[in-house]
Amino acid sequence: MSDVVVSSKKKLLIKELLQGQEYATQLKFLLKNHVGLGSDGSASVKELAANVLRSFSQTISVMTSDGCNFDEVEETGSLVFALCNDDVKSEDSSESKKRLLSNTKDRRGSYKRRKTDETRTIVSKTTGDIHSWRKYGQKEILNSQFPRSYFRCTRKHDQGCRATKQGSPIVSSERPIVKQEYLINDDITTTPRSVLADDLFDANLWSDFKDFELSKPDTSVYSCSESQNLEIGFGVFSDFSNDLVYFDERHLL
DNA sequence: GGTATTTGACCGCC
DNA sequence: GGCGGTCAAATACC
Repeated sequence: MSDVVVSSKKKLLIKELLQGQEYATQLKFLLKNHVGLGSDGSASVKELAANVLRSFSQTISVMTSDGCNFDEVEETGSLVFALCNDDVKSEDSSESKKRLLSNTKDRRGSYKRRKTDETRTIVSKTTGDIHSWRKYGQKEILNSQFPRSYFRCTRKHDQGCRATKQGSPIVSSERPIVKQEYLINDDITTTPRSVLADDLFDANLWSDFKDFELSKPDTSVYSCSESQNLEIGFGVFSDFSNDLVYFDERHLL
């Protein structure tokens, strides 16, 4: 595929996604304020929801028009193409399973790492806190759709950083609804408080966590005990069950 | 060569 | 014994 075509497709995809994001934001605002009649000239809930659906349908249509070209993934590194890249990963994963089935010996380390650094960017880039994270394990969790990844501070040994965190490195378009924060001091334990993710997203403290959190749909748990005298833990949960909004196209069109 | 990732093995808890 | 968390060997990447 030529660079020109790839570039125009990419622009179209980004445009559609940005538009969809904008519609979703407006829709969220309308839902939050129970406004939806559009009498003031603004788009109605129905219209916005239909626009959101149209944007994503358009995006999917472009993406599937001639399949996912893996070369595009490496060139762009965009989220949309990263979704295609996950297909590559799953292929690798199935390949790994095949290898495992064909050889019962210890096959640790026998893998093909993805050429792009999508995964590395997500899991080990230095975060807003002072830590950079290194993945040390991944596990299929029972009754969970996604595997859980385990991360720890890269300076675990040389600087005594014992921080760890968990999460599933699966791309999700949704954002977490509720976070719970735990603060544990020597003899002071605060009650977990629930806050809207939006409130936290503005804080620098959570800026990088947001990037990580957006990347997986189920559960993340951060824990940190770097100091002998102070122990701080973060428990973070993405739970859509309390705030699910269903869209049924039949009711919108 | 150093560092990061993958993944089967191992271990502790319930 | 099952499950989740961690270890560590093998390998990829820079």
